[in-house]
Amino acid sequence: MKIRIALAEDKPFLATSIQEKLALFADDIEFRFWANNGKVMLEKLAENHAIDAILMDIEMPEMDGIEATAEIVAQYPHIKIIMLTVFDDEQRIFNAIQAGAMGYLLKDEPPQKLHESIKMIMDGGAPMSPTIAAKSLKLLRNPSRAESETTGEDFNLGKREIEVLEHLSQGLDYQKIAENLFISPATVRKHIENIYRKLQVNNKMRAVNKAIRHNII
Amino acid sequence: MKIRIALAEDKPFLATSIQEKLALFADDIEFRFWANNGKVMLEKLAENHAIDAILMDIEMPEMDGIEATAEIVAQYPHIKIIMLTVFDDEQRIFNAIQAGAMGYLLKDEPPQKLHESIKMIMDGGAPMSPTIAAKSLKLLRNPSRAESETTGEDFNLGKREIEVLEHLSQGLDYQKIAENLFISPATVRKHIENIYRKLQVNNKMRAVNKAIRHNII
DNA sequence: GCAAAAATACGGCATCTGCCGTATTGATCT
DNA sequence: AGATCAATACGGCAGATGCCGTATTTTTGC
Repeated sequence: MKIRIALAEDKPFLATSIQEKLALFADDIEFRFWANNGKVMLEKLAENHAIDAILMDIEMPEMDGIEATAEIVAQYPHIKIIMLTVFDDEQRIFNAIQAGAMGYLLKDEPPQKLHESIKMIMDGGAPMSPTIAAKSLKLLRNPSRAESETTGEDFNLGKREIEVLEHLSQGLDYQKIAENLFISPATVRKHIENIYRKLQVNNKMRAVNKAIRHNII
Repeated sequence: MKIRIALAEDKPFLATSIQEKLALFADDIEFRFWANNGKVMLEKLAENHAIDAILMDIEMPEMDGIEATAEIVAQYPHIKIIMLTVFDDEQRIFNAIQAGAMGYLLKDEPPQKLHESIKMIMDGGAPMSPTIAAKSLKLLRNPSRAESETTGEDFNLGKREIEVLEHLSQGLDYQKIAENLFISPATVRKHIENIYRKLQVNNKMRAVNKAIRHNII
């Protein structure tokens, strides 16, 4: 039996592009219909809910993908939903998961990945782009962050500075951090000075707190 | 630069099998060493922590993969850890994630998947077998299930000690904490000494981390 | 009421941390 | 080719922290 797919996506160009990707796997996948927002999707499902999975854009007019997902899961729990998005912020991921989406892909996934993901979700799995999987683990480690509004400021911290912050957050002293990163303790201290200036704090605890609140670490 | 991998696995047969899988990708991957339990892994890391990622079995004698992961993350936050297991129960997944593992694979993954997963984790992603990804989403939806095995211990901290911890977590120095609690800085220091002894840590950051993980603050 | 526990307080010392200045190297971007 | 930035590294100094001992007062539990 082929997997019956519907698509919710407001931008016609992207909708077409996704349909073309799916058409490459016509042996497995049967594309059923397309809706240009969540409301239309619900209307179409009311006529015909013989659908196995929905690819759902998050950003849509009228009714966005998260609201639509919550409603579809409530009305048609047998339908699996894969969110598609260009954004991967934690708040959105968390909301989508809460709403009941079982997969979360970035829009630029190659056709092969899309195909794998659809088979995976029908098999009870949870397809996620790697960066999204990492963020959902982060949420699972610290559920309190799911509530807080994340500002997303990045403070222009360098790659090395972020590594130092991660080590700081584990309570390591400068000597240990230096050993782990294979640099001199003097350099660690300099990195930390720079971090303090950029984050506008003056000790380790505050630097780590601020970094956590702003999703830097 | 090749990715330097270490392996913790108690069954010699499986350890050999995994090394053979890794050897297929010698262009990317440099296998460094193997430890037959978590304790040995920590000893080997103490000698040589120039390792990028560790493949960690969960079930091992002496020290299991979850304890070892928690300790490695505390001491060497730069090392990425992928858990390997035959079991996929939610409690184990949750504990591994809490401990700081960034990937979670079933042991029968084909060589190609293992290779992809290692590259993925070094790229900041979170490789997970599909069924495991699905279970972690389930955990994220139902925070109630997410009962870490480490919660509940109260360490016999006094009311005042907990107040001091809360102030510590805000990055205040001893002088400010003393002013806020209307006591002498000397007393704040003594409280902190007692906190360190009870939590078995030796600095502010670790005390606060442990207090947060155990729901004390 | 009495013993135990918690909270309060001080002094000393070695080490760690925060903050300042300076400097070199390699990468990146015109 | 020159400018800019990130990462590396050193030295000095004042103040903060971690760790030890000791001691008194207050609260709590029986």
